[in-house]
Amino acid sequence: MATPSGVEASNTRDRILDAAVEVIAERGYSAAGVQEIIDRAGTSKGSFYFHFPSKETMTMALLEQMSNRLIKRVQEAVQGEPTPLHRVAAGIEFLLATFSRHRKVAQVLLVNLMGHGRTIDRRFLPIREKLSELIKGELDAAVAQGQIECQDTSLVAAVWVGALHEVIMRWLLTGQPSPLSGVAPELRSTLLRSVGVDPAMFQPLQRRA
Amino acid sequence: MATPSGVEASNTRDRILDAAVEVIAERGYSAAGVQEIIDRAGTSKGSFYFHFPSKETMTMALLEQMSNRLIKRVQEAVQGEPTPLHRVAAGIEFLLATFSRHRKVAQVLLVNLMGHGRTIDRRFLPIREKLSELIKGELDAAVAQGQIECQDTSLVAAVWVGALHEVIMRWLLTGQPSPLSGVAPELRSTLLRSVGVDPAMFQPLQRRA
Amino acid sequence: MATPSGVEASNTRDRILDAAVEVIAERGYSAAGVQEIIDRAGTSKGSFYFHFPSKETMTMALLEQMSNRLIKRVQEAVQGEPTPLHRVAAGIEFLLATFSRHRKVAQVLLVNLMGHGRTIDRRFLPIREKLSELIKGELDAAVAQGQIECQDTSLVAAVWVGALHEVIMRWLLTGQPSPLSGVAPELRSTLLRSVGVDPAMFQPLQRRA
Amino acid sequence: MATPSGVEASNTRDRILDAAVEVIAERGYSAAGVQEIIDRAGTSKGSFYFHFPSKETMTMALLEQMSNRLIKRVQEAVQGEPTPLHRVAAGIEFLLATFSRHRKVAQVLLVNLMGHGRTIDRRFLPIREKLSELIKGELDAAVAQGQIECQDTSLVAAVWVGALHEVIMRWLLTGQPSPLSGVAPELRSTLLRSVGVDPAMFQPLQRRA
DNA sequence: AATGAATGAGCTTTCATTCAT
DNA sequence: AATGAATGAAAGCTCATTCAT
Repeated sequence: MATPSGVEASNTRDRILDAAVEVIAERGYSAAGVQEIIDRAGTSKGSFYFHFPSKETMTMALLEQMSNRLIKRVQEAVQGEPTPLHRVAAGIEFLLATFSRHRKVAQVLLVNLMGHGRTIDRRFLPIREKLSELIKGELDAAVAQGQIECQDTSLVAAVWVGALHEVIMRWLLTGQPSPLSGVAPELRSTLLRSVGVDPAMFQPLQRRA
Repeated sequence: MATPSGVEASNTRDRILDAAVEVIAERGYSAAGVQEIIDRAGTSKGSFYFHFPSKETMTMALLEQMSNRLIKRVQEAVQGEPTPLHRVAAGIEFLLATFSRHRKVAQVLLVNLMGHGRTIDRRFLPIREKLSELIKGELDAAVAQGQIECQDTSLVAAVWVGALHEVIMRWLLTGQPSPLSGVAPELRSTLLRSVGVDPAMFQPLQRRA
Repeated sequence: MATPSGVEASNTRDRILDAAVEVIAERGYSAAGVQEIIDRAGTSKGSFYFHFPSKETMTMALLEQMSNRLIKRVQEAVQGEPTPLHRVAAGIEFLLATFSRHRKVAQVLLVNLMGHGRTIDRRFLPIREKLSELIKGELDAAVAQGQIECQDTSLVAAVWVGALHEVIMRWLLTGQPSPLSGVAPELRSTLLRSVGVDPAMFQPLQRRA
Repeated sequence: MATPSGVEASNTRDRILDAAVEVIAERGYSAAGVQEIIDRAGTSKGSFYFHFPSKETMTMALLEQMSNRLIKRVQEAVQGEPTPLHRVAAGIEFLLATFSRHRKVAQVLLVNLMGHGRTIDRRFLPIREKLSELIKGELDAAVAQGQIECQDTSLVAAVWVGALHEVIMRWLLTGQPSPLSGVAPELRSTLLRSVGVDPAMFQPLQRRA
C-alpha cells in the first residue's frame, strides 16, 4: 500500500496525486517533474493542467488530502480509549504503525515538502499544527481531569510532535528501528514522564497491531 | 548578524557562502540560483565555479562549516557546567539563544536543506546527529553518575533534538515565542521530567545571555 | 538545394536537421550552437529537446540519415551498369555529382564531423566504411570475374575512398575544380590504372547527369 | 616519443606546445581546454597568454611547427634516392614509419584540426598542400625524365595524399594494420600502378627502418 | 616571465505551462 | 476530458581571456 488512498485510484485526478507522492518521495519536490508524474499516472500534460491549475496547487491539494485523511484516521483509531492520556498514547502508536506501512507518505509529509519557499512552508504546517492541536486538546483534558498537573500544554504538544517527527525521520533516513513501531513503548514512557506521569502506573488497553 | 561567520567576510569564498545562506534561507535550496548568490556576494559566475566545483558541493561545504562551528560553540559554552545534566540544559539554552540571533542560519540548517535527494539528505544529518551524540553522551554520563535512572538514552536524545527542532521551527515560521529563548525554562523542565528528574530539584548555575 | 532532403521540410524534426546541416557546415560542430540551429529552423529550444535528447544525439541522427540516404542513392544509381568495374566507376561519378549539388552535406559528412571525441568519431566512420565496403564488394566481384588481377581489395578500396575524399575536400576548401565533376574522367583513369586496368580499354556506358 | 619535438622540452613555450598536442589528440580541438594544457605543461594561465596571444594562435603555431618539421624530415629522408619515383616511394614509407611512432601527432595533424571554422581550415591545409606539392614535384620530374607518361600530376598527387590520409586514419581509429608500416609495400604497388608503372619493374633501394 | 583569481558571454539542458486539436 | 508538440525563461556550468601582483 504505497498510495495515499491505499487503493489503486481509478479516476485521473487521484492517479495523478498517487503518482505525485511516489515521485516526490523519490526525488524531492523540486526535482519531481510534471512529466514523470503524468508518465506514472498514465495520463498527459493537458490532463494534468485540466485537473490542477499548477504544480504547486496540485502539491497543496496533495498535502491537504493526506493531512486530513491522516488526522481523521487517528481520531477514529483513538475513539475507544478511556482517558485523554490513553488517547494520545494510542494516537502516537497508531501514527507510527501507519507511517510504517506508508513509508512514502511519511517521507513526503515530513521530509520532502519543507523548505521550498514560503508558499509551501505555510501550507505545510497543517499536519503538524493539527497533530499539535489534537495532542494539546487531550493534554488539556488530562489537566482538567486531574490526570496530569497544570503545565504549558502548548509547549508539551510541540515537544511530543517534534519527538515523533524526529523518530520517524531517523527511520526514514537510516531504516532504524526496524520495525518503526518497536520504539512505541519506550517513546510512550519518555513522553509520559515528560508530563509527570509514571509510565509504570499507566496501563494501556489491549489493542490490535 | 545574518552571516554564518557573524562578520562581513572579506575573501570571495566566504562572501559566496554568506550570500548563499541568505538566498537559501529566503528561497529554499532549489530556488536559490547561483546568479542571485553571486549577485549578492558581489562576484561572478566564473568566480563561484573557481571556488566550488558545483552548487551542491558549495552547499555541502556551507552545511559542514555551519555544523562544525555550531557544535564547537556549544561545546565551549557548556564547559564550565558542573554536571552532565547541567551541561545539556546549558547547551539547549545556548542553542536557542544562538539560533535566535542567527535566524537565517537556523532556517537553512533546520528547514531548507532537507528533502533534496539523498546526497544532501545524508550530509544534512550531521548537525542533528552530532547534537544527538552530544546529548546522548551527557545523558550516559548522567546515568553513570546516578543523576538519572538507566534508560534508552539514544531515544531520549532523539526526543530532545526533535523537541528543540520543533520549537525552533515554529518560531521560524510563526515568530512565536518572541524571544525564542523565552521557552527555555519550560522546555528545560519538560525535558528534565522526561528523564525522571524533578525540575524543581534542579538548580542551574547563573550564566550570561 | 542545401537541405539533406533536397526539399523544404515541413515537420519540425526535419527542419531542425536541415538547419543543423547548414549551421554545422558553416561553423563546425562545436561552434554550431543549438540557439542558431533553432533560430534557422524557426522553432524553440524546448522543441529541439522534445525531438532529440541532446545535441550529440541529434548530430548522430543527422549523420545516420545522411549516410543511409547517400548509400542508398549510390546503389540505385549504379544498378543498371553491366560490370563491377562499371558500377564503381559510375558510383564515383555519381558521388561527385551529388556532393557537387549538396555542398554542405559534403562538408558536414567529410569535414565537420571529425575529431570531436571518440563518440562521434566512431559513428562518423560509417559513411566511409560503407563506401569502402561497397567498393570492395565490386572489386572482389571484378577479381572473381577476371576483370582485374587478384590483389588486396581492402587496401585498394581504402585508397579509392581516400582519393575521393581528398578531391572533394580540396573542392570544398578551394572551389577547385569547378565543377567538381570535371575531375571524374581523369580520376576514373587513375583509379582504374591503380588496379591494373588500361583506362583506354574501359568503355563506360552513356549516362545522364 | 610522443612529443612533437621527440624530446622533453625545457622551455615553457615548447612545454605548452607539447602538452597541447597531447590534449588535442585526446579530446579534440574544441574540448581541449587551456586549463588542461597548462596543467600538463606545468605552467599557468598567465604564462600561456604571455607566450601566445590566443588559443587559436597557439594552435596555428603548433600546426606550422609540426608541418614544417615533418616536411623537412621527409625531404632529408628522401635525398639519397636515385630517381623521382624512388623518392616518392621512400617518402611515403618514411611518413608511415614516422606517424607510426608519433601517433598523437598524426591524430592532431590529420584528424583533430579539421572542421573548426574557416580560420583553422585554411591554416590546416599546409601539411596536405606541402605534401601534395612535394609529390607533384617528383611526379613532374618523373614525367620529364620519361619514367612515367604525361598525366594530370596535380590530381595524382591529390589521390596519393588522400590514399595516405585514409590509410593512416583507419589505423588511428581501428589500430589496423599493426604495424602501420606493414601496408607500405602493397600501398606502393597500388600507387605506382596508378601512374602506369609496373610495380614488379620497380626496384627500391635498400634502406634502414 | 609567471601566477591564479576573476570575468562574463555563452553553452547545453530543463521544465512548468500553453493551446490547437 | 484528454493529447502532446511547442514555448521560452531560467537553470547550472564552461572557458578563453584579463590583470593586479
